[in-house]
Amino acid sequence: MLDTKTVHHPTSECLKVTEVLARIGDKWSILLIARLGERSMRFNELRRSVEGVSQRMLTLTLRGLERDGLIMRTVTSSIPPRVDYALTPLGRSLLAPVEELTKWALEHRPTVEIARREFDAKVADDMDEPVISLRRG
Amino acid sequence: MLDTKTVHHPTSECLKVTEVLARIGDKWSILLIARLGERSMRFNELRRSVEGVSQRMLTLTLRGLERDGLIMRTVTSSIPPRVDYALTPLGRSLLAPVEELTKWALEHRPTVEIARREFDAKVADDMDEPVISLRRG
DNA sequence: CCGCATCCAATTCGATACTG
DNA sequence: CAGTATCGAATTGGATGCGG
Repeated sequence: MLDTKTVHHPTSECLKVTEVLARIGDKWSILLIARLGERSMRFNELRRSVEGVSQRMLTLTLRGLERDGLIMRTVTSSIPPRVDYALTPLGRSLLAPVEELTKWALEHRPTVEIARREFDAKVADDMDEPVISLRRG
Repeated sequence: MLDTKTVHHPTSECLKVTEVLARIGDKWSILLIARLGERSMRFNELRRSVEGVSQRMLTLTLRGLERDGLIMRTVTSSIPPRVDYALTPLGRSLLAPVEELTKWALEHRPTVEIARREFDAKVADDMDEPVISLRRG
């Protein structure tokens, strides 16, 4: 019998996770998914709601999410034209795991902040030390 | 009373998640965390186990994870030198939410694949259609 | 209103060479 | 063994202008 206590994830599995993270790990995807998790929105509405996103990146990110079946794009050919974006069931199913990550982030961020500052302080400190250090080889 | 059924995540919260994702959402972090979740490892051992990672990126990624307090670096000044990397408790606490995401990835990846192919086929299809389309303005 | 195309700056990353 | 340093290629992202 093999040890089944610790879950071993072969590289092949991790690569799939990596791929998912590559999709949602960019600067805007999570923001958009979160917003669309509340309600479907139009392009510029979404743009105003996210703040800081350029038109280009909004378009690109939405295309990517649409391509992976996470969001749905509905065009209404009126004048002016109207385009609505909404989460698909697949996209909605992603909300749960993302929520877990959100909780982790909110809970542990202060700790990360501290670790970061300590690390930076330590690095800066090491810079001060003289290069020659040890007598006796 | 406000509607408390749907969880609203203000942008400020999402930005924190985004920050976490920026840390673990790169090409190698998850792979490394997964490997170190099994057992602590030395630099080149880690390098061989991950496959495809360059020395440069391994160093950079490990530094980043160390800076955020997710992994611990232990130097043994022997000849040849020995450096071990291991998850910190904080890093280990990240294993659970990542596991959720892993499950999602493994479960829904086929669906994503299909969506992707359909999308690409559809886009290629639209390219074929004539540009002039509607009479009557 | 929605979004694509182009140009350009900044960042990222692999390859390579060198150090303690 | 475990890195650092440097360089060029590739990717990314903002700004701007045009088109349906």
